[in-house]
Amino acid sequence: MKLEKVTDRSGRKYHDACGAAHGLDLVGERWALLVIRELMMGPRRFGDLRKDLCGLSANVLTQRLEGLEASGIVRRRKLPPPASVQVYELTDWGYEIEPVFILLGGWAARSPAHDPTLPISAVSIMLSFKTMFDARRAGDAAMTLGFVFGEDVFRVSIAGGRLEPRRGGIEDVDVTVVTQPPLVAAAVYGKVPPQALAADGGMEVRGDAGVFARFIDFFDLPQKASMEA
Amino acid sequence: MKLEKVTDRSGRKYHDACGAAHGLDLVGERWALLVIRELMMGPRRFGDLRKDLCGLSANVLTQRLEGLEASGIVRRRKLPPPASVQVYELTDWGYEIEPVFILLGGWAARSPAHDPTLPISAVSIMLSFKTMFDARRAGDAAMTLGFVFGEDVFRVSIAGGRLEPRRGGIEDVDVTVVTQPPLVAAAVYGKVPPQALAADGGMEVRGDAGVFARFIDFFDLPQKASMEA
DNA sequence: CGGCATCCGGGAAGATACTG
DNA sequence: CAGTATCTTCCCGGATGCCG
Repeated sequence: MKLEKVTDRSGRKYHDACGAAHGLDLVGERWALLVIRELMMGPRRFGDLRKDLCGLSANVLTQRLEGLEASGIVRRRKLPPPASVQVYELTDWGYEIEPVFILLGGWAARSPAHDPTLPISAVSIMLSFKTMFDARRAGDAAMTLGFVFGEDVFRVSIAGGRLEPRRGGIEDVDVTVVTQPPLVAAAVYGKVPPQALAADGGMEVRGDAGVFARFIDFFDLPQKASMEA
Repeated sequence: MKLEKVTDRSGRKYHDACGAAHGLDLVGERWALLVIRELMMGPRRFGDLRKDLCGLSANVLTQRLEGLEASGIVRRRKLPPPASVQVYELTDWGYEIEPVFILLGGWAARSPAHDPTLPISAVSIMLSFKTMFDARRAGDAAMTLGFVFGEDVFRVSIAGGRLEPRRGGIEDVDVTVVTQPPLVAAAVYGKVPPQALAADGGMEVRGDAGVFARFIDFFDLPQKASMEA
């Protein structure tokens, strides 16, 4: 005679009119914001998300996608034949959480406990460029770069003091970097010379290596917050 | 032969170099961000936090304050005699999370599921002003308002297209509103006429009521996101 | 294989009672 | 007033298995 175990999340909500509190009701559950992060550069399949979010189990991913879909942040779409696969993508409103995400990343990167040597996903690196890009240093520089992480291909364009990463389309870029995400972090934020990374066989720079070198100079090392006051 | 039960939160971290992921390690636990919210307008005592965060139990509050203190976001301070009470306050770096908070609130307020009629804390209302303030509508208007919620007294100043709420110091304001936080929400966002609220006995406007009326016009009704696309 | 349901162990959240 | 101790509930994470 047990009652059905309806997923009654109402007890876990904050019951607070504060906008931020409602934001936490929407994306405050564990993994939710990271699922959104992986969708921020375009639609992805269930398996892609599992692969990129190390430590997230399938059942929790299912729950999060259901919740985010119910909230109107994510929608599922069936690609037309012959692909005919199901993908998840952000709604227009879902994409608009990006500035929150960027600012949170910028704030947390100043944490004394932040460890930039941990593993990092391809999407994270691309989004981190938006967080850490110093438009003042870039001035009116204009360039396009390609980043190839196995199957995942990104194009980063800089123009008019703005940086914009996208998926795909790197035929016409100034330079292409073929590597793994953590090595990009080492080069851009750790200021490890790309030649050293190339010598280890972990990175290949095709095209104008000078462009990549200038690109690296557009990024500050995130400076830690002091614990005083 | 049981192992000691060290508080091993390492299993709950994301192990991700992404700045935002680390941000969630810092403030992603339940209630953490709302504790920070209540500290955003200045130091508070343990009991104050309990009172303002309805639904948060004492043990969880203790855990959050410990965690946030260990992260360098919150510090505990003993006020000098004769007060001699302990208060919690944000560190300088802790205060810098405010833009994240403001943007999250602005984004979530557009959720179809957001219910502005729920209870709201005094600090939340003050911070919501920063989220919803429309500098374009305010133009070059300059005014100061006092808000009195029982013991909690706030001063809101508008000048040069900027709005700034602070605690205390309302001797010289243009108008003072004595009421409860939800009724401010009703007046400012629900556009319920203050006279109607005053007639119910829930609000008293002391001073230039016209200033409060103009103030209300500086705020948009948050418009919902469409669920399309 | 992609997507999702089910079962289980550990641990965080929540409520209550208790202590200095 | 400021927490601590204890107990219950339930979420998270891992494993397994079903189904198209």
